[in-house]
Amino acid sequence: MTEVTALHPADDDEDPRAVDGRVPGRRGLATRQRLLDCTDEMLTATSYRDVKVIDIARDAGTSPATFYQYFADVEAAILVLAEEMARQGEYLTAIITDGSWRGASAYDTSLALVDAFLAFWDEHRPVLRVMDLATEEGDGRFQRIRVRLLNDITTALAEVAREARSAGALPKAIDPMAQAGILVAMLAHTAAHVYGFEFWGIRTAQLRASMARQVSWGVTGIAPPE
Amino acid sequence: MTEVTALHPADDDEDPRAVDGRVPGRRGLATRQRLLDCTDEMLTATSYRDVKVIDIARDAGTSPATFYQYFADVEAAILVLAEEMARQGEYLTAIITDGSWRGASAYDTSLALVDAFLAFWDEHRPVLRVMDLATEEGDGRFQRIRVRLLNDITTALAEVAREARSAGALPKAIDPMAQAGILVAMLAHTAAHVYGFEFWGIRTAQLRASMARQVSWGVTGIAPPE
DNA sequence: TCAGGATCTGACGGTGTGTCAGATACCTTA
DNA sequence: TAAGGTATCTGACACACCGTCAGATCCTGA
Repeated sequence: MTEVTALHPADDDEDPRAVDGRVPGRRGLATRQRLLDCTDEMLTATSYRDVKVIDIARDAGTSPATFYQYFADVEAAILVLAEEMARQGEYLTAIITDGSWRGASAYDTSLALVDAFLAFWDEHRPVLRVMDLATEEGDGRFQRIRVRLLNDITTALAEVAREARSAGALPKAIDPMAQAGILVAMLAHTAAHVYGFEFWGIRTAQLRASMARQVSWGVTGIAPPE
Repeated sequence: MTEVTALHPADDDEDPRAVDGRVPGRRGLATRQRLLDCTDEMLTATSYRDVKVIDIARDAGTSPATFYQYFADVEAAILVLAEEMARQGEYLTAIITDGSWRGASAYDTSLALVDAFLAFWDEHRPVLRVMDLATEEGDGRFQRIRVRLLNDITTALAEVAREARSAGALPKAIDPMAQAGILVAMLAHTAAHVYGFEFWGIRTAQLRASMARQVSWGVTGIAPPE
């Protein structure tokens, strides 16, 4: 009963219906949420391949049968986590649309975007990597979520690039969406592997600067001040 | 570019020893290889999470017990596939070191690198995505392979950037390794998701051009000719 | 308090795992 | 070419997880 307000702007497109089509009540939703939380924990603690329904259920203090009351399988639960995550990622787009891309401030806006990516990935790493894998494996459900998360960002970035192209700062031959797409790819993949980079002697601060530089140049066509 | 040069220098560091420590003979190696091939097929056909030892064994016309004679688990088999893949990826580095990065040819070299990445990912997609996931999950064995594959590429690219920095074309504050790292991340992630991009209306030809442009500028500091 | 729906779970048949000990195939060597 | 030894394979098994159902338990409104 704690927070009911901010959670329900688009909650109705969710379908927390139980597996038999019935809509759960208060108690059911609580159990469902507990299962989701435990799934998230499980995913953080163990490898995706080793996440078992029985473990989730035990952690949630319930039985596997109950899990199947709410989710068809482990993927279905992760899918819900991913949807929640995608919703939380909407603010990344705002950084692009609200920020200034004129002159020297483009680099600052890029930096802000980079930082937001790093923070977002840091928080949602386990779910994000499953989303990526499932998408690559052709799972349409996860692909749709991935698009929902990255599409707005890419489009917003592409809009900046399109303006730069109109102004002659970027070549006419460049496709703004492709340009934005590869930049987002860079941000996503680097953010996903910062730990690996760090482990390998490359400081995150350096990555941050390099990424912001590439993004800034990529969408404005103008090299940032040194 | 049909590089066959460095395919078999370190073949003996493999250890196709059976699980009990014995080195298999002709027949054993053939079985082992058959299991590896079937693992690869399985990985291509089904999702990583659903690859089962029993299926691999059935496909290979043998029994699960035989599989365990050669591999501790499914991961161990995929690991061998990944090692083989990493070895085949060495030629990517050659493209960087053998190509010219002076003037307009930098863009052409970048294009060649991009094409090589796209082709390589296209060929090894299933193994690559498992490698990525496992690395992110902290699996040191896969991480080591990932480094072996990408380290040389990154270092080679960083060397180009270092020279550009010495020449004053790149800011002193830029760390060449970080710079190269994020570019490789961009190449890897975009190559991994070309299908997604394409499905979403972004043509690969456009991605190719954008990537080459970013790489070229990123390591030389000079915008490619339009 | 109690009826009736919501929620949970024990129990079960099915599939996959991982490990033996013993069976089978292969290759000497005499 | 047949015996003997080794390399290789596999049936059988104990265990773990899956996914389903019928029935038990819990909760709520009247």
